[in-house]
Amino acid sequence: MNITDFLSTIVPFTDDELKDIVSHFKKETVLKNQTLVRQGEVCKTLYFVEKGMGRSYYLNENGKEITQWFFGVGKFMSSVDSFFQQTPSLYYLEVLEDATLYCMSKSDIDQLFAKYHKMETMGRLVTTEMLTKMVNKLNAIQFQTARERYDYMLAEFPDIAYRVPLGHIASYLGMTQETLSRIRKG
Amino acid sequence: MNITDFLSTIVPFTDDELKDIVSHFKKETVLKNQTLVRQGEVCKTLYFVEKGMGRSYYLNENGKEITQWFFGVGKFMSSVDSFFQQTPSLYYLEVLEDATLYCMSKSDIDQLFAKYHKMETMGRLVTTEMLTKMVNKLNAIQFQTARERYDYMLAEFPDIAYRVPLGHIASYLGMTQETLSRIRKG
DNA sequence: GAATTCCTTTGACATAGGTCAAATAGTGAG
DNA sequence: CTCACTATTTGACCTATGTCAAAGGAATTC
Repeated sequence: MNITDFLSTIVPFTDDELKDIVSHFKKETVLKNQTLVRQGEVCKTLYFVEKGMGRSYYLNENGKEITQWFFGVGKFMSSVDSFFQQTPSLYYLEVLEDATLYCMSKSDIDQLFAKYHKMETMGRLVTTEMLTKMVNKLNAIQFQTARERYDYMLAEFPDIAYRVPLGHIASYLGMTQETLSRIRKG
Repeated sequence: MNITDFLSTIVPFTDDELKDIVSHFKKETVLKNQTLVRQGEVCKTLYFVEKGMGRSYYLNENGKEITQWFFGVGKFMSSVDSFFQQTPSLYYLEVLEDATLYCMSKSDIDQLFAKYHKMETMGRLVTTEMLTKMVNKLNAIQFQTARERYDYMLAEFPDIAYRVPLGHIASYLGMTQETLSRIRKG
């Protein structure tokens, strides 16, 4: 999924606007298992995933990694509130497969927000979509059995569910690896 | 919490802008237990809570009410995705105490989004804040014991926790009324 | 202010999913 | 190809929280 195409699907930018906006993204190739942001650091970059995939996670009180979200192709990836509020990130951000990312700094995006009303609209729409997805996850987690939660995972991340370690998915869904393993069996 | 003051705290509107924006809100008084939106209806109005409080909830497969969110003084209240996408609401919206609300229609808010770049910025910031709060709830629900979840509730809605029926809070926190009752004891 | 309805507490018991430990299967480096 | 390491599966057992049922308390209505 190309960044230019993606932007066009959200808001009807003109060609000139698109060219300007896209020129502020820097293309980067990142290898598997690379960490983009650490817990406690301020997240300086917004990433758009053209190829590959990533996840955000944090360490709980026992030092266990808890996956917070998966970011697939055609999505923005970031430690959202750290990036937008420039506060220390609660999450690690890592790449799970060799990836091609388009990167933009906070100051560049702020400039674009200020310059283009439509850019601000896009920001709002993307945030609203994320909010909706978060509500979906919440409802799945809050009231469904372990099996139903796994079904939610398959529906929300069909492309990702079979490409990442079991334990990442289990912690994302709020269950143990053992439970998820048993579910996949039956 | 006055709507004019609230808007000023988020984005530095000029006095003229503020006057224009606020003029599109219609003040309404709503009595306790009144339903503002039903599941399946399209939510036509965004509400700002000046006084009182409300909640959103849905009916699960057994017909039980599940509280999805509480809206206190100084917050926007709506069935967010129904309102912004004009799709059937997944939630009921009801007022839990006699309330004073400022109401705005979708078309009015869209006009203001189009007219004022700053209004769009406000939309994005409010949505981001809601997203952050949703993530907090998710983390509480996903990995904490029933007791810890109740502590989260007290922290997030200190003003609300003692003013609504136990069952509303229990379903919000993803536990039974009986469990919450036992927690409040010990 | 009695009646009705709704809300909260309490008790006994059931169970989904967690914990701990060990066995097995995959995977990447040399 | 083999070793070393990591990820997954399996089993036995445990516990937090759910379910069901009934009894108290509060609050609203007439």
